[in-house]
Amino acid sequence: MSGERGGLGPPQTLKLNATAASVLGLLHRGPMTGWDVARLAEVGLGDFWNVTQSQVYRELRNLEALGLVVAGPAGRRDKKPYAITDSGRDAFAVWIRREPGADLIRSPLLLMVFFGSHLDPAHRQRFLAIQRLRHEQTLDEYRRILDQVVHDEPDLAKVLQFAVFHEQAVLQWFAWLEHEERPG
Amino acid sequence: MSGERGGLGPPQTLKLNATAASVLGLLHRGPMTGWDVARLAEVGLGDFWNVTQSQVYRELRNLEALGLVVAGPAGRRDKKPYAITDSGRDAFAVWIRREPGADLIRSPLLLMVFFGSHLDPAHRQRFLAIQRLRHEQTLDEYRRILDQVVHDEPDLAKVLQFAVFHEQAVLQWFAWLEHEERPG
DNA sequence: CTGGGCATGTAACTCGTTACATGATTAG
DNA sequence: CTAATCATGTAACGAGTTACATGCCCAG
Repeated sequence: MSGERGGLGPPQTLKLNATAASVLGLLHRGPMTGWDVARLAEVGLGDFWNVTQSQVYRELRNLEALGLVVAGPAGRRDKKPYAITDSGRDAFAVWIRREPGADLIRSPLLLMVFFGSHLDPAHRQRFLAIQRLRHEQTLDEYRRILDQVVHDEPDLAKVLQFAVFHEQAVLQWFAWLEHEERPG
Repeated sequence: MSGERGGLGPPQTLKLNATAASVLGLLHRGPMTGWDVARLAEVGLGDFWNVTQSQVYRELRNLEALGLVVAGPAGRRDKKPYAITDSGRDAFAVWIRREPGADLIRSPLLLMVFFGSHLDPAHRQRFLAIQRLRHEQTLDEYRRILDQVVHDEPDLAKVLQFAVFHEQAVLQWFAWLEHEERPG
């Protein structure tokens, strides 16, 4: 009864959360310090799976405790390079076979629109204009990066292509909104 | 030094988080129990600003402590209707004037695609097919609801229209992906 | 050799999720 | 009357965010 997972036997069913799994995934590229993992996560997953530095460090500590990564000898400062272990690779392989869950979107902008009647039109339109501009820039940015990586990193390119379609949809919506507000 | 916010003077700059603000926003429609707020949040904000029951209850407690809502007399069971106060209205009005921040998207699907090379093609395609189907259904659903509310609830309709554009973009991406995988 | 920014990591806090408890209401 | 489901709420946990500490490196 007590000690149902007391330490003996390989933990068959350890459940990795998605953030931990991402860290493991990135470590497939070779040993890295927490800082580097965080940076890679930011550029690669960027806007579709946000991971902060602190999370990375926490997960690395957890993963080490589980034996899924090992820390190499600390270099300058505390700089510890972590490397994925074989169990780590196994755990990741198991994780990535689960069917992916539903997307989570959290949009302050849509929240604002939903409560739009509580906001005077001037404010509303100003906010919309700002956001629209921002999304236009974001779209350009995605297109630029996509061009750069399209040949070398096909998986990243797929993600970026999603980003492009998504941003286009957002802009389409802005256009539609303006058309709506017009007639009066 | 001690007690920088010790209790005297109106808390000019109390910072409402977005979830608390949503609760206040919904309470503009009239007094409601936590359950009702949660239900409204789910149908209205639904997929673009997720709010769970527990959060609602917690925020209601906080808001009451701050004097932004008041609880009426408990009815059957613990059923407590909460009503927004004048300070509540003020706080909400202040909140909704802040410029909305960036969207947060957290997509297990894109995570999977990003790590796609670690997954065998069979799995990958199966997952994509499942998700695609799901998004097709979701789009239909949004269109249906949009039709229902388009006349009575313009703000909700705007949100739903966004949902439709978004889902269309997702489907566009799926189509593009298949086209990509094809040639070999 | 010093001051500012970058690299590296930890700690504390807030928020979101999951699990649970229990009274009402309805179907059979 | 009893079982199932719905309504209502609390508690505990896990994940995400913000704030901080401190060593390294380079420009002046």
